Amino acid sequence: MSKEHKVTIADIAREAGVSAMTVSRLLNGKGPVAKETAERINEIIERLGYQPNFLARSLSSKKSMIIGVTIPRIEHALLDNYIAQILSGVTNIALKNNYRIMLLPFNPEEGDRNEFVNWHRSKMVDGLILLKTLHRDERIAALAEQHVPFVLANHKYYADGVNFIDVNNAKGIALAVEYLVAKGHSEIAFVTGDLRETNALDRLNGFKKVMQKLGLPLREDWIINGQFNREIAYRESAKLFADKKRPDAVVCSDDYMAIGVINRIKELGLSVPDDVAVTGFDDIEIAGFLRPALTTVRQPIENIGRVAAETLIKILNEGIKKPVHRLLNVKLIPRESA
Amino acid sequence: MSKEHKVTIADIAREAGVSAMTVSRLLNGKGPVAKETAERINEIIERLGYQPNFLARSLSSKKSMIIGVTIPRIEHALLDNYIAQILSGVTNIALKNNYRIMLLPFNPEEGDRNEFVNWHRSKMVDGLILLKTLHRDERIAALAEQHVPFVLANHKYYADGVNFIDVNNAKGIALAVEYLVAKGHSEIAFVTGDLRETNALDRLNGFKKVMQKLGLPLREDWIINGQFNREIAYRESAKLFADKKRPDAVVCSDDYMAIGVINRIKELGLSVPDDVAVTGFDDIEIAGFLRPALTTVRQPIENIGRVAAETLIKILNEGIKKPVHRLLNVKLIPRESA
DNA sequence: ATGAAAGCGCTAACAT
DNA sequence: ATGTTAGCGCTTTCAT
Repeated sequence: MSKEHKVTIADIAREAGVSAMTVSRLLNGKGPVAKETAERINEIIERLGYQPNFLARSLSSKKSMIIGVTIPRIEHALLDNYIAQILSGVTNIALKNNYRIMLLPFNPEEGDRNEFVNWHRSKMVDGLILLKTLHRDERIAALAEQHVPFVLANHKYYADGVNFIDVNNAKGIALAVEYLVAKGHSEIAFVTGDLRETNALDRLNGFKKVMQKLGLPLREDWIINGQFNREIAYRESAKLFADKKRPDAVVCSDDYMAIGVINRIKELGLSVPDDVAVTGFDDIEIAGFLRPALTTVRQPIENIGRVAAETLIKILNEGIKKPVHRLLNVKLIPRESA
Repeated sequence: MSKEHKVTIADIAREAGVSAMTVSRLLNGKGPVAKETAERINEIIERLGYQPNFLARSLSSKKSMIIGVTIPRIEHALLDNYIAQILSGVTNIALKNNYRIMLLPFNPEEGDRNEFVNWHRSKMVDGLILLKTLHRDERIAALAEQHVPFVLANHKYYADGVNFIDVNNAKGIALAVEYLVAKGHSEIAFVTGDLRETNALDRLNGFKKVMQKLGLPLREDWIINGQFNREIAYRESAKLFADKKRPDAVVCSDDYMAIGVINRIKELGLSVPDDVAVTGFDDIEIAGFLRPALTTVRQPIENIGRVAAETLIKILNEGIKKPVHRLLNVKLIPRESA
């Protein structure tokens, strides 16, 4: 904690009258070091304020102890509560296991087939957690082919060498619809997310399936695309109320869109939930504090991040065994909006 | 894009019949390379799918091209819209300048004096952007002493070798109070943030000052501490309405706390803004969509991140000149809550 | 315009 | 319990 400039392992070794290896062993807890030697070295490390060079260590050991997390390269990606929560879960687990997180912005719509692989090839990261990737992204296939350790978060993708953590989306939507039906609703509209994401697709398919199962009418013009975007949902939902005959309930594929739809309904002078009931999906942090408080399907978003990180770290430590495909559970949270 | 395993610069050089240096020059655009040689090398790089080893490059060149961003080590740090927005701004600028972002979780309350310095000493990062640090953190002083390139975001700290980007907090609060007064309010309460953060302090002092300037009564029991936390603000604000004599307006030090206060007021059967007007600070993404929509002081949060990143990168490229102390502007956004 | 030599600071592998 | 050797893959510096 004194010397102004770079103290290396060699300096410590010289000062302690041992070889660099002994210092290295002590530092990494690998191999035996005599207690007295250890104490002497530790004292010197402390005194000189030695800090191991992470780059040299990683280059030599071939492990960077960094996990890369993809985030969509849009202005406000991190403002998305959903992305932030997953990131939060990933960060917590990574930290506990001595990994650091590197943010890797990417364009979900396009990119070189080897873009993801190259992050690993360049030794920048030991493994990857992929967020917000779209259905059939070739970059994911490339990762699997090249045996790069990676885990998809919230992206269902059954294939060799692909690990994913997701939730049971279809069940979540079924819970919402069944709840509405129990409350006496039958004219139910649906707002989809970005259908290039598998969970948006799963929710839509889940909706169709449960409606059929319950023998309820499925009107194509009552299925609108909200792109997982509050403002788009606000805009598009106008269509649902243009006719005299309007739905008495709207199931939304996420909470932000539910907020947009609710604002639209209020603006039309209708009441939520009396005239139209609205459900969301996610249970974002603010959901319970909105007025009306949002009835929604809670998915354990942060936990998806945690499990994804745990899975990746396990793969990093023990190698890839059989692919991990995990679906976490969802739960209906009844509040005021439905 | 074919070979399964690590292609190095030596492989490319051999294949092209040149030395590694020529390949390196081409890769980094430093020094001259004959056009024909360049084409040949490029073709081989493409064919073999060569990807430079970031660790080796950084070790050798002594630059990691990574910017570290501190985030508080709490479960939900990233869910904080404010942190997320700054991070978003930082990420955008970093990306444009070929820097990557590493997340560095830390405990704002305590830590080794050299904790921040060591991230730099270990060569993990070229420079730091500090978020959510508390007033008088010794780790910041250590950074300045050791000449580590760093910038504080939203933390006012006038000292040698300390750069910061912040907003004019006192002015923001003055705008809110003056607006309320113009609307006929005079019984004004205040909710502070975490007073260990300089911007919470600045807002509180700004409040006291403007109240005095306007000749309004300053009641100590109408200044409550909400810790920048919605639930705490909700809980603590009960005190404001316990007496018969209650404030007719509440100025809050951030939007989350304003949400908490509004919910409290509604719960007491009072109306916002008719019985009690409420203002926030920040203008978080959801502010305009709340009901009542939040009247608040907008600070250019994402821009703070951008400017902080630009400043840091400039320091990284050109060395540290005189300290950068920038205060960005704020603006009142009148909506429904006041 | 290109190359050779010498590291950057560390650890793996193999001694002793 | 400790040391020696040989890299990891690149760039810097100095030649040619």
